[in-house]
Amino acid sequence: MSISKTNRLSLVEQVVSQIEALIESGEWKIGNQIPPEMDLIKQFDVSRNTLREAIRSLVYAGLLVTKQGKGTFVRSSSALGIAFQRRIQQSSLLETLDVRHALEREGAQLAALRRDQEDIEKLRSNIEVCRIAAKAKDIKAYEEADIQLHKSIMGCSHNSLLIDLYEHMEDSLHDSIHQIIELSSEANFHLTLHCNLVDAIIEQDVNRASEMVNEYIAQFKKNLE
Amino acid sequence: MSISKTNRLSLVEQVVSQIEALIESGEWKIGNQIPPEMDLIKQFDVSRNTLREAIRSLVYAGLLVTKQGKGTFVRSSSALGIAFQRRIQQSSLLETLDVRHALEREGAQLAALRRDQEDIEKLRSNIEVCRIAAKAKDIKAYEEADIQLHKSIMGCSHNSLLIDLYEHMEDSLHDSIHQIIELSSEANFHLTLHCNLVDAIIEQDVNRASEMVNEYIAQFKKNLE
DNA sequence: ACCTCAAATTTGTAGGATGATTGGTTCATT
DNA sequence: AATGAACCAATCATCCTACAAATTTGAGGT
Repeated sequence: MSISKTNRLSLVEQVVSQIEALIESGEWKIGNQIPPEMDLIKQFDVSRNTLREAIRSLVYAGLLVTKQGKGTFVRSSSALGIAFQRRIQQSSLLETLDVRHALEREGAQLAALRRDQEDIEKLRSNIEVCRIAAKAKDIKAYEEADIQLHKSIMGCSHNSLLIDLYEHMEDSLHDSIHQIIELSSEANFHLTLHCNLVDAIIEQDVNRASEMVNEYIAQFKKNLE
Repeated sequence: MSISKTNRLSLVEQVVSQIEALIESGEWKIGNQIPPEMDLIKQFDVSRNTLREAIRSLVYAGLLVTKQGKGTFVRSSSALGIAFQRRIQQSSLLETLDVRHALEREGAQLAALRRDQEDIEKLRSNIEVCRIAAKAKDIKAYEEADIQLHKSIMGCSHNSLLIDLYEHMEDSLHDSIHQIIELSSEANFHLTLHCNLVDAIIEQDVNRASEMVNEYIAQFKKNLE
């Protein structure tokens, strides 16, 4: 008896893999429309059912999105991110905040260790946008700028897994930032904290970066009560 | 024009949701066989195509597994584990370790803050099993005991999201790499570190708990080189 | 130039037919 | 009775055609 424990892949699985590869390689770019079913049937040489089962799988995983009458589009290149996002939606804000603390602190510390010149410029640019929005008291703009800043910080870690997970917490981010901003008394403190955080990262002060994140998260928790 | 941005759910999505609910509620238990396609077609009152697309989606997500000629079985109740597994297989081990550090440190600190009497007993029991395995120089048993201890520590955080993430990541990590633990050395640095960590948690010493995790992960990274 | 409505495009759903794999059953042979 | 070969039933895998629903496109008339 041959020991080929792994059965051959089904056609659907093969098609799924090929589509994953197309997305992963960037040949199918995020946001773009993919060829219609009929074209893909010819391209992959499978039946419509087989192709649709493959597409459906990737839709459920969050990589694709279909719109009846319009077409199918690439939504994301990370199935993990979507799964994470779904799990978060079932959790309380407090639980999510713990996880966010874990990721943000790690990200800030790694950022302080690994940031390069390009990162520094981006951080400075991001924090400047925050300042301007704060001065103009444009809450919506500040919210957006703050999120961009946080993403940039995580980007400095140069860890794609960490970045991926963090970016899919965005819904939770919006909630918490929105709450903070409404208390205008704390908005200034909020901005100062972030300036300090960016400084710490630029100066490669790992401990201070960590402390700034701690304070920042603690402030959120306080507001949740 | 009405502003109902969310279109109605497709039949496939409805069936997927219903199956998810059946699995989540435990009505379909993990490992068990689910009814054959024909029965489900009648139960959900949809066509074979629709049902199969739903099943396929859940197979891809890792909740179900189909075996031609035998049937379809429940594999897991969470899509996160599979998503992690796939991602970790492509991503570098160092990146995964950063994320693990983030989760473990947060978990240890929260454990120190939130552990109750029941947790303490469980930790003591876990560490005792580690000691016995170390004394017997049974590496396999020690590795297993070590994993159990770590899961117990995360359990002390009483944060189900954090626990879920950690367990899924740990499972995927564990199949891809086995830690090199030196049980032979007299000092037995690994065990000592863990004893200290448990002590810190019991004594609610947050900072020491954090430091122990740092050392533990640093050691892990060093062993990989 | 603008509006209307029909046609084309694209995904969604239905149902039938056949192939492939597995598990069990029957039945003849030893 | 034990064994093994052939057959059959259950189940998933793939392919096919047909029609429905949503959207875009374009022709034709005002």
